Amino acid sequence: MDLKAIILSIHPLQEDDYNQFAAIIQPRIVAKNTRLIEAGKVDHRFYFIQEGITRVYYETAERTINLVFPGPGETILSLNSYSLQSAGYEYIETLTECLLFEVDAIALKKLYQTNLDLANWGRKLAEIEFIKAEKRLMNHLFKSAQERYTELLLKYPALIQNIKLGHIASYLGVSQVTLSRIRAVKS
Amino acid sequence: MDLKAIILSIHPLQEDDYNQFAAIIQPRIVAKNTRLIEAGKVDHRFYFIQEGITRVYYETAERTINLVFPGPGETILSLNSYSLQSAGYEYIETLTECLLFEVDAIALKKLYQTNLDLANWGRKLAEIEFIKAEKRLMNHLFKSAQERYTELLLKYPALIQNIKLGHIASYLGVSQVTLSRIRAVKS
DNA sequence: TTATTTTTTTAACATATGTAAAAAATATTC
DNA sequence: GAATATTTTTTACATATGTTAAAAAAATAA
Repeated sequence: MDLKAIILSIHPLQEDDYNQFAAIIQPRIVAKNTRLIEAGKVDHRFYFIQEGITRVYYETAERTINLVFPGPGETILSLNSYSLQSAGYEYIETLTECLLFEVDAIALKKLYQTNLDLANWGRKLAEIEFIKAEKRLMNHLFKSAQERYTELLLKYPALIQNIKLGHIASYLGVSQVTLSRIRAVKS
Repeated sequence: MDLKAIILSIHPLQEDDYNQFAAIIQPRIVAKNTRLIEAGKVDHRFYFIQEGITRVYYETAERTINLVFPGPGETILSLNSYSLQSAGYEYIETLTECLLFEVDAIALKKLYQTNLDLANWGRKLAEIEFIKAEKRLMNHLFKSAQERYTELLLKYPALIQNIKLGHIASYLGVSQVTLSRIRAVKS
């Protein structure tokens, strides 16, 4: 999935509009375990993932919680930074080496002010991300850790090879001990 | 908080743009316990609340979960309906008599296609709602039922007078028995 | 006021999950 | 390949929360 396909999958754009957009985007190769977004800081960039797996997580004094593991074709952005230019809540880091497209959010916002199609693209992006957030919330509310584990394996069979079980336990919202118990039953 | 204040609080608009928007909005008085949005259905309306309290909830075979209790100044919309024109997940109903402003989402989408300021308003709306959804999720992930109960009382002291404890327990994600135990300790 | 219904609290018990610590398995380094 | 470090599983125990049912309290109706 190349840059154009990712962008147009969110909302169709005219050739000219796409080119304006592409002009403020840079490809980047990022090593494993690199932090892309830092909680408590304002960041003027966001990313599209071409290749690789990342994790979005929150951190408190007591514990850290993995929220989601975005992969190819998905968008990485801290909405607080992006929309409000205020400090974000989440950390985002790579779990594998990643090929990313880095978007200059400030330049994009300028485009929103003059370009109708891009303004609607931006609207669509926020709506899609909202729907994803809603789905995540519903997953948490309705599904047991067991179900969510099974679904995770189905969606990212590679994930379990690459990352520590503690990460997955944190995503499921249970202790690692409980995750081990879940896995013991399954086999 | 009148209609104009609510709309402009999301994103500033020129007088002319605001008037175009206001033309597709109708005030409505809605009785207590009226269902506004139905899960599984596509709805082409959404609402701003001038007065009153509502609840947004999900329902499964096993149980129902209250997600949030929007009140004055807040927006009621099912993102799936609004953005994707697909069936929504949530039910929304009034808990008290409400004064609402009903927006014709189809007409609004047409405006988005031609009016740059409104397109940016729509972008801002989605971004704000996203941030709210993220906060709700974080509340669920980080805070205990106890804390969330205390905060709820602080934010909506009236709520507890008006609605059944079962609703609040469902919002907190605990059984009503547990909520009773929480309340017993507090006093 | 009394009676009836609804809502909330309490009690008793079962169970799932967390914590802490040790054992086992796996991966890494020299 | 042996030694070390890391990760995962298992065990033992404590505790919080759910379920079911009964009691108490509050609200509504007669």
